[in-house]
Order: sequence, then C-alpha cells, then structure tokens
Amino acid sequence: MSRDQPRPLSRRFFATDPETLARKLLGCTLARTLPDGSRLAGTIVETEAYLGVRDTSSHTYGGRRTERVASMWARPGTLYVYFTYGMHFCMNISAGSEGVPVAVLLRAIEPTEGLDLLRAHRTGPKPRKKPLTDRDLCSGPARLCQALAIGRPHDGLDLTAGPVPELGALVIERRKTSPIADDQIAVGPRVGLSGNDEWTHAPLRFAIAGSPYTSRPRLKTGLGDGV
DNA sequence: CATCAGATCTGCT
DNA sequence: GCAGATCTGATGG
Repeated sequence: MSRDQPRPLSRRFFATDPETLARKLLGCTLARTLPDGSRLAGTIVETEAYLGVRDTSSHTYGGRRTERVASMWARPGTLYVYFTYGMHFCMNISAGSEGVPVAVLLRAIEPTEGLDLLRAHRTGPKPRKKPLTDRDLCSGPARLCQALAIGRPHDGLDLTAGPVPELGALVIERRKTSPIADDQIAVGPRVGLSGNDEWTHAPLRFAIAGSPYTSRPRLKTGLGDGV
C-alpha cells in the first residue's frame, strides 16, 4: 500500500519464444494484490519452457486444444492456470503469439513482500508440525500458487491488463535491474516429466544460479554457481 | 539427504 | 478407469 503502483509489462515482452521468455522472466518481480489490498511479491528465480505442439511434455502436444488448455492458445501474456494431482494449481504464462500454444511455467520465486501472508496461505488452518521456512514458501509451482492465492478463477487472466475487483491484481513488474546474464542462469531438464524421449531430457528448465529459493531438485550450473 | 506412499480430483482414453 | 508439469510426512542412512 505504501509503494508505487505495479507497472505491468507490455504484450510485446511476452510475445517471444518460450525459451527466451523463460530466461527474461528470471529476476523480474511477480506482484500480487489481493482484493483487500494486501500486497504480496517475490523475485522469479526458476522457470520452465513448454514448446507446444511438437513438445511431447506440453499440454498442447499434437495440437491438443481443449477447454482446459485454451489459455495456452491465447494472446501472449495470458495466464494459464491448471489443476493437477487432485489438489494443486500451477501457473504458466502464454508466450509466442496468439494461436501458437507455447508457455512458461513459473516454478519458484524468492518471496520479498508479504511474507506473513504468504506463509499463512501455505500453512492453512491446521497447525504445522514444523513451521515453514522462507525457502519453503514459494519453491515449487504448486507452492507458489498456494502462497499467492492463485487458482482456477485466474486462468485466462491478462497479465498486461489492470486489476480485477474480484480477483485482485497479478502483474510482472518492469525490471529495475538489468536482465540476468546467460552465464548466471543454470539450465537443466524439466521436473516431474514421466516420458523418456528427447523432450523429457531437453534443457528447458532455467534458474538463477545459486539461488536458495529454487525448487528441488537443485540445478547445477557446471560453471561454479556459488553455492 | 534419499526414497516412498498417500492425498485427492479432473480430463481424456 | 487411469495418469498426471506435486507436496507432505514418515522412515532409513
């Protein structure tokens, strides 16, 4: 409440191939304002690219176009939120161009604002055996969504548009610092895939090298990542 | 730290 | 029916 208004990125920022977008997003601030005005934010530290119709691990492999994946086909900058494993949500941002179903999965952020509320969202009503550490708050695609209170209603949200009264706001803020250099980005295979082809092992997972806020399994740079 | 089962539901075969 | 872009708590080293 006591900060500048979030400055969303333009459509142009998202209108690129998913690998490029996955790299560009690293270091950007993901800011969420709840309907009651509370502000939550964090720095994006881990992403994955999903390459669409040719990518066997993409939800749109083979040109699949069902209601569920409609947002991946939408304009770049559209939020694609899907429900999985019976209890989790994961959020992606569509990339490329309208009609080209590629996207970037947000896998982890370093929490920077609203830590207490992020923790409350993650903990829920039941007491925990061991309290969540800051590192546990947003280090995983489903954790991230739970902490930021992102769910089914947010699917299809336009990240380049303003806030929605009932849903609050969600924006990627224009970066204050220079982009993360390629030699500071750790690259590896995507997480949680069950296939066993070239796409399963393709280096499409990106993280800020050395960040302690990424999800497990940790990524090695092979270039001295400082951890 | 590593591995494993269980939770819980939806879209598609 | 069944597998799925996951997470948690428990167990063993």
